Amino acid sequence: MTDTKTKILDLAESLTQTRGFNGFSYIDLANEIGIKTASIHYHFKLKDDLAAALVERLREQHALGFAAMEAANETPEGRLQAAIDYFKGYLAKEEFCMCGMMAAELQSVSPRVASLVKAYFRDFEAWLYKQFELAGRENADELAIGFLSTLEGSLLIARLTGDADVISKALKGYLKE
Amino acid sequence: MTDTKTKILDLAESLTQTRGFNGFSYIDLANEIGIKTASIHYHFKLKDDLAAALVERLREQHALGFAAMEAANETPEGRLQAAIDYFKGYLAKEEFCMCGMMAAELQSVSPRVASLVKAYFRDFEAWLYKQFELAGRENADELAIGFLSTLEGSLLIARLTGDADVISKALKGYLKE
DNA sequence: GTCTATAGGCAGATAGAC
DNA sequence: GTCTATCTGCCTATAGAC
Repeated sequence: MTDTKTKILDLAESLTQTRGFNGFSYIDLANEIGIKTASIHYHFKLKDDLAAALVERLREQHALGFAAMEAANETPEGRLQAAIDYFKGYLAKEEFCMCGMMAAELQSVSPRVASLVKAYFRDFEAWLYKQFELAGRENADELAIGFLSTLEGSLLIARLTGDADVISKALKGYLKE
Repeated sequence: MTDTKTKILDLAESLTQTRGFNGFSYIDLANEIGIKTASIHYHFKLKDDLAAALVERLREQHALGFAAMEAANETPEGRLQAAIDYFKGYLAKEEFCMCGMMAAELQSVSPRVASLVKAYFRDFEAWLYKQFELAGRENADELAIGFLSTLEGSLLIARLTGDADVISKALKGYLKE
């Protein structure tokens, strides 16, 4: 049995990915989980606290996920492909990247949350840089920025029609030299 | 003197690009323009009507813009660079692409608006395809999808820190064969 | 930790006067 | 076209009982 706090985070994350952080309310969470809004305020006093907790949790999950990808895939190319597959998992649920969503809504989130979103992308880019460097590719920094941008952008476009090939096609050039 | 309807559209477009379509209200528009919310309802009965008008107007402006880019730039490469510069103009105002924003918030807009957003991206991709084809590049479809995805994604990432080099670096590979 | 009850404000939207 | 006035509902958030 997952506890209430986790249920709230899971549902809020999914709703942020589909509708945006401004696209759902505590009532949406409460009704779906089967509790009252006051109970959600007990766990996250302000909605901004919920936003911060969401980004911090995802950042921690990614840190673990990066390590797991390195354990499961012997080559940098295999790890990059694993990252692509991870994003295709979002598409299958018609979800965007949660931090990409918050990056889009940047001016409507608090400075504290904006700062956490920036940290998320710094981590992600650093990990990508490491993979391109391990792969012996020149201009690893440009490749990391390009890969990250294309990953986010192609998920955004792919979700319009649900076509996963958009992601594959957009990122094709990064997987073979 | 620009008329009220145009002022509403201009401001709503800018607010959508910074905060998202769910991140502002008729009060925000009314206060800034110096009218009352009832007057905005006269021009756009429902907020959804405003969303539809915003996307339709941008699509028309792009159709004109594409033609203008072809007139002003002799080579396809020059036109692609003009498209990049256009997006860097958004960055300078800390704005995201309006249709990119609505694509992110996809599940919170009406089917009618979602359909218009899809049309916007179809047009954009078709124009990019044409440029890559004119440039004699192989796999023009993959290049068009990749360029569009990277353009959107790099603007999203660049806006986090305000660094225009992110856009240049991410798209570098598309401008030289 | 969850509830009932409620405050106080803001949202989208409408009716009818000017 | 723009206004005043208003409706209804939803939103975030809090106080206090269980």
